[in-house]
Amino acid sequence: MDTEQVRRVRSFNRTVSQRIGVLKDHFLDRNRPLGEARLLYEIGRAGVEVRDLRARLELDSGYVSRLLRSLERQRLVRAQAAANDGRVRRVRLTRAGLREVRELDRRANVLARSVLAPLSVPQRDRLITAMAEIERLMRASAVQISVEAPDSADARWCLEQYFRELAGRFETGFDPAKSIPANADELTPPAGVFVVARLGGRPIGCGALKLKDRMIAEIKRMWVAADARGLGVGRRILEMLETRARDLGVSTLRLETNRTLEEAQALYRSCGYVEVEPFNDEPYAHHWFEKTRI
Amino acid sequence: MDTEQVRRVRSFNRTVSQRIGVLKDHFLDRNRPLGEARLLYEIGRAGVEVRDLRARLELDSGYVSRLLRSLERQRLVRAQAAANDGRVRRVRLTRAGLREVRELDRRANVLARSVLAPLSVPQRDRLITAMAEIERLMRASAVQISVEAPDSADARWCLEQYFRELAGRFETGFDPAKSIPANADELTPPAGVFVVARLGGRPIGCGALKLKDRMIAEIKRMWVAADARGLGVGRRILEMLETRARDLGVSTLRLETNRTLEEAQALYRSCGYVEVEPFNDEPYAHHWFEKTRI
DNA sequence: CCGATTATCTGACTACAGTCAGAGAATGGA
DNA sequence: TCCATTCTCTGACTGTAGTCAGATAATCGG
Repeated sequence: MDTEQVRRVRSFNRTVSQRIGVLKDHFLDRNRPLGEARLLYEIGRAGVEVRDLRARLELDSGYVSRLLRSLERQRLVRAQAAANDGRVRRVRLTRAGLREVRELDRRANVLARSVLAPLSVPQRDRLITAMAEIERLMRASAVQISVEAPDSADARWCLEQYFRELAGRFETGFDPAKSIPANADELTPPAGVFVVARLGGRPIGCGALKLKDRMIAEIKRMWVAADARGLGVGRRILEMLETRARDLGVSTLRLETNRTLEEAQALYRSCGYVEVEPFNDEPYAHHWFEKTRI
Repeated sequence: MDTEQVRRVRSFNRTVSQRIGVLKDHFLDRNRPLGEARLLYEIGRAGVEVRDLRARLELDSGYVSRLLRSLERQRLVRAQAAANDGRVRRVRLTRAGLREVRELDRRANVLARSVLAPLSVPQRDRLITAMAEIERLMRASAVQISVEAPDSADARWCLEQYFRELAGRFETGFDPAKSIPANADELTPPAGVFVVARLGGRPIGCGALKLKDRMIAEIKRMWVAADARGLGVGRRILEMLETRARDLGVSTLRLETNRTLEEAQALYRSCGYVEVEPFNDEPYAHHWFEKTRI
């Protein structure tokens, strides 16, 4: 990674946080502590339970309690016990609180507009395009991939989504019972590996390795959530699995796939997998791939 | 300005400040107050006078004093009276202070690297390109243009740069005495208008309007600093002058320019100015432009 | 029904980031 | 020379953003 790129990222961080910071000080909060404003925003028009508030903002319970007391004194929120559980308290915005949130919203808009206003129309278009690109790539960069037990809650959730996706996309539907199995044991070390990709703690993809013998392993369960595609997550999962395979001394990777999964095939090809004769009788497969000397 | 663009800017601000913020907390300061770290950074290897430090960071003198005392106690900086003025104190980093600054630097690099690391090579390139674009456009958006007296310090500095530039670019050099004059009176309301463009307080461009009669005015002294070109500053100065002219009831704008100032001519043409027969005998001019119905 | 757990609240505390009012020493200009 | 100004420092203060240790009440599980 070249130092010029590192320099650019640092410069970007500096410029952007400074510029946003300056504008924020100018337009936003003013004479409301940031903590209170954040709470107001998070409460929203529907109201929330205090414990949710705490969890979402990751704040100390005592601190939240005090902030809510302050907001209550200002008549911006009202708290009452939840209907079904007497320990839980629900807070909701009063009419004045709603007004306050709208005002904060308005100011955030003014702030955003003040960035756009001095620019010409084509400059604005370019700015928006670049901002969208940065957001996408920052999301991509925030994706974390880790080895995990295939029967963990998140892993099972991913597999469920995966099967659902296959059922929706295969022309014939998909029944796991008819497919070659890959159960939890087979995807757990030393028999195999299961990895989960996460974005902001939420699982968004998975993949697995199933060792066939000491030299050959199969790639299984490759899945990326629809709203996380185009971020290179699939490629990173595949690379992670290849690294693991290499560590295990495996030299050949194989996989089979259905003809409707075209983007997957494109990924495999671009990662150096070549189509080979069928090496198993998976009923849902149309294409078999192999990569040697990984 | 469409609301979708406003939404995008807000989303960008949120994503970026959150992502940078999280990383910052993770890598940087840790157990050094931000204020002290900023000071250390600003002192740099050469050392500075305390009053400069105060001015640059815009901090209260008492506050800076206390921060410096704290840094001295930690043996990171040393202060001593300036050689020429006994009131002024100079601070410089000790060896340990220098080490600390280098450590902060290293961590900022790690932070930047952690953004790049998970990305593929083409993704990195796209990120860097988009970051450069955002920085440029944010700089463009931070440019402020204001009407000002043509004999203010900044205005005179701009004019000096302007003349220097002309002298360097014209094939014949440039002697203001031989050119048609536009002195301070003529560029001050009600006879004319002078505007200065600034970026972060620093003047980076200027332009003027000189009224000829009630219907006609001339554009003069259009200049943009070399390091601020390509940000659309020239266009904004021109638009500002046109707005002023309109307010004064002027309907025709004229200007003359030298053949070597090609980018200026392109600007004038793209803003609706058309080339006309010479309307004066400016010795340095090769092209005369006019815009009617402004 | 009892003991553990959960959700909230209160009180006491800390660190950070400043602001404000003056004091004291050095300097510069009339 | 003297008076105003500049520069730095100290003391006293504020507001924000938390943290931590319990106390209390409601609920859950056996």
